Amino acid sequence: MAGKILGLRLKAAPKRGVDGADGAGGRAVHNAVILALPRSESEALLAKCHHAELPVHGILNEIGKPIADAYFLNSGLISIITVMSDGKSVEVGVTGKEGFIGLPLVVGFSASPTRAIVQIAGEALKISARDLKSLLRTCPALEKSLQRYAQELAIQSIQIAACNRLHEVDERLARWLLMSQDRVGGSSFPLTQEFLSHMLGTRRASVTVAAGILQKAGLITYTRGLVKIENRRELENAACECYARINTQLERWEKDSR
Amino acid sequence: MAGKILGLRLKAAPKRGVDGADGAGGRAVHNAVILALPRSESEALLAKCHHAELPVHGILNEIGKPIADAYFLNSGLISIITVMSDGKSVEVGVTGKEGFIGLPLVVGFSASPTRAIVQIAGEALKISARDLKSLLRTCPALEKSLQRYAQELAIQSIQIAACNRLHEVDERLARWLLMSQDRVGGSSFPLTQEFLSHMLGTRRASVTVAAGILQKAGLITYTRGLVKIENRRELENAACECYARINTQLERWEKDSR
DNA sequence: AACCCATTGTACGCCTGCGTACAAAATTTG
DNA sequence: CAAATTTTGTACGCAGGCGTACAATGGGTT
Repeated sequence: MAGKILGLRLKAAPKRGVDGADGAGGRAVHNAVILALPRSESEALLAKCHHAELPVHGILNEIGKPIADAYFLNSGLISIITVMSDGKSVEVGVTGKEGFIGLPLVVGFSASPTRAIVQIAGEALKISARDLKSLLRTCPALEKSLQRYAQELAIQSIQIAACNRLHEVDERLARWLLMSQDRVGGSSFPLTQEFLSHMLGTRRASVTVAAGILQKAGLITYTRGLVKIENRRELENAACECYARINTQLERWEKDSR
Repeated sequence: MAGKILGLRLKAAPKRGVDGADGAGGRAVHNAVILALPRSESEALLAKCHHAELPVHGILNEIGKPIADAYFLNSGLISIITVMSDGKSVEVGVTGKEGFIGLPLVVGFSASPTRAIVQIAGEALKISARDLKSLLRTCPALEKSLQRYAQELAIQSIQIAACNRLHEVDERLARWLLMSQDRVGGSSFPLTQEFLSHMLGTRRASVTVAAGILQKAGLITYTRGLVKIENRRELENAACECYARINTQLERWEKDSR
């Protein structure tokens, strides 16, 4: 498993610069955490946020490094992965516009235990660790909903832990694609097999084979960095039960808290 | 992988009955969570707790079932596992006297997403879900330290997720033994290979082989349900890096919060 | 057009672990 | 003590995946 690509620093972002220092004012907010906040808290939060572009393969948190900024995603897809000392890696959680990157800060970690890496480019509201921490003291709803999101990710990682051990590559690939589609929307998204192999903790060649299985079955098409989901229903059948389980558990929780 | 054994209901406990209805008064408390509470909260908590024996292979929480009681462990070892529909299972977290069983209650789940099963018999302070929930409203220190423990387990399960995917049986076995020794103390503990296989998510025969490797190297001895750790230092070398990583992360966190 | 390079497809030998089965050893039970 | 049961050791063929290497394909670049 090649480690070099994962070692990339942030690529320079598109035209406008890596992250606008223009504040968050006036831009549309799609992040679910922020949208669910009471007006007073979301205003206080947005006042401290800056717009940030998230370029593909950019690293938002690095293992063992202090967390400088947290991100409320508006779009794109971020993978939370662990990397071993020999360079092997595997995904333990995934976040889209429903979520937040920087949870360690919320629970009192100053260094990140995992790497957060951009799988699909997007855009986020960025806030400094300092500002976030001070806001948490005065925004109970924000604190609560971030704590809640931390639990949501924990449920994910628990199920993924089991999945990684007990299921095969093609089933895991199907699960991964479904979870990603749920987060980014749309039926196709950019994604190379090389990077998928780092998420699934397997060889790139194994991803090719697994993707081939799904393609022959007519569930997806895969051409040069662009996956397209052709038959979502059947893809759900091809995935292991872990996909449905994660969703069921989250729904059940949703009900519990109403 | 035989599923039947994991389907056991609670075995009848020793002479005195499954759990004393005698309250917690007068018994020694070894649970770290309780010991760290301010006097006022620990008294309020203990008033609601009952002593409970935890018989080997007893199930404290079952997947998808409502959680009736929570447990502050005084001794023994509890595995948190997920079980797939075909009966295959794997451990995603482990708790000893440093911890607590019933976290889903704390974060607002009424049903358990995982199974909590007694690996090594022990003893605990048991509290009903109802009592716990009402106590949480009046005991901020308790709430905080349970939230913290939830994060500790999350760190565990994240690392285990990666470990399950990337490391081999003998390395994982060594890690498991070390983590268990850290929690129960002593150099030997009762544990059949059959049950270990459910924890490691592998065949019983694979455990035998892996245990054989560690035995030949003089790191452990293994006789009919009793493992003995003979050379702790070398066992740490035989384990994958995940063991050290979990500890390092928790220590780092410890520092952060001081 | 010709080239480069990222991406995908495929092949090879090999090893780990699977599913299964059965024998050996130690412990419990009658 | 003998029998039954639990636990461990071991064997077999097989499948999935590993590490590696190389060819084929398609887009972008000059």
